[in-house]
Amino acid sequence: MMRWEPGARERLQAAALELFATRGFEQTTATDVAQAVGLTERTFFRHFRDKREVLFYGQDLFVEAFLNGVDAAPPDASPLEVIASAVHSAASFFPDERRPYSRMRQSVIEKNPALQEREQHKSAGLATTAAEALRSRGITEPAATLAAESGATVFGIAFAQWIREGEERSLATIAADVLRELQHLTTPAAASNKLR
Amino acid sequence: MMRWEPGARERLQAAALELFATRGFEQTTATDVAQAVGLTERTFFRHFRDKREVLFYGQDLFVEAFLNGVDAAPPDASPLEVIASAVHSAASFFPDERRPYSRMRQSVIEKNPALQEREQHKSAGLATTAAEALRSRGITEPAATLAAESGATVFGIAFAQWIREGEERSLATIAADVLRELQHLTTPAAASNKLR
DNA sequence: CGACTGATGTCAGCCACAGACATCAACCTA
DNA sequence: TAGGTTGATGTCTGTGGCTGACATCAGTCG
Repeated sequence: MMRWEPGARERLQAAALELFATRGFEQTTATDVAQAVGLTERTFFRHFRDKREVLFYGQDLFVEAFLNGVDAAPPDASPLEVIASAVHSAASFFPDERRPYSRMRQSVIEKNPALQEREQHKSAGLATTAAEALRSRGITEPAATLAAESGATVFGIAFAQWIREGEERSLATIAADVLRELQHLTTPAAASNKLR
Repeated sequence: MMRWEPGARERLQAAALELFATRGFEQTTATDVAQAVGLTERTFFRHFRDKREVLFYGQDLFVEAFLNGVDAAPPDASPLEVIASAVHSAASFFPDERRPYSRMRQSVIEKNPALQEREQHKSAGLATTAAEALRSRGITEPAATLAAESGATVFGIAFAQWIREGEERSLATIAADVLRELQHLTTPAAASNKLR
């Protein structure tokens, strides 16, 4: 007989999402979450650096997928082609089954500025490490940071669309469309009918 | 004879920057900052939503400058031209005299993740309002968000370079260079010597 | 002259979070 | 198999961020 149930971290994450969704983030104390799964506040903070982190723990896998996409690009690929590969790889980390969960999670985050800060911080961290990966491929600054940041932006826009009620396309499909828009952004004259 | 000295907010901001720079952000309590200028902790929190905000209060003017740049662009400008105008306008908000102050402030922020989160949140907020301004100019999604986010990124990269030790060029000059790099990003084939 | 306003102080309290130490089942080792 | 070790947890206690309620008092205005 074990002294404690296994999977404490996962149980805490599930309980936290549910409580945050019903009562709201600020109206839920860390003690509430811990007690909901038969643990104490102290144990909660042993698993998560702070109260917000319970919603973000585990993103390393997503970042890893993004970086794998960077490495998967052919060695002579342009910066934009590399981030295309990275965005595509990252997108496959969110299969359609995850959509309902992602929607719920995002609706919690949207309602709280403190959680938005954490999310933006994670996104910025992704861009930073992606820029480093691009640099190690020989891409120089500021192109590396520019490309990495654009990749994070493209993914963010695509993800927001993927989450939208009624959207049925896969994340990878949407992301590819957004990427195309980015390419058009800097070359609008060729697609436009007016000349300057 | 007045009961209290005027300019409480500004005095708090100055004292906070100094204390954060010497002792560190976490090692400085809100009470420390308040007492340094002869006020109480309660008064500190009446002027600033939270302890971090003392370093960010007043950015509205910067955001305003950015948006003025958006409005200043000719009505038939492309999204990229609009953000070029915005970035240029925002850059003029940081004349060279402000460089030492900005360096000090940024070195404090760099050393603390919580402060970085707040900074990224502000940057994201800027991109969001800029995207709205672009939309009201008739630019559709996702181009509006893409362009706004790119503008924020360009400014961020330029600002980081402007702050660097030894850098002498003006922020506007650097920003213009970074913007050029962004344009090259999505059209590398034309500038490169290899064809694909 | 008295009501009013606005920035501040005082007091009390909640909660996020952390250090120090105890507990106890599972495991390991002689 | 006795006894030490490990690792996740609980208990206790304290600090600091932040807030609501109320008091104070200089200057202002009617």
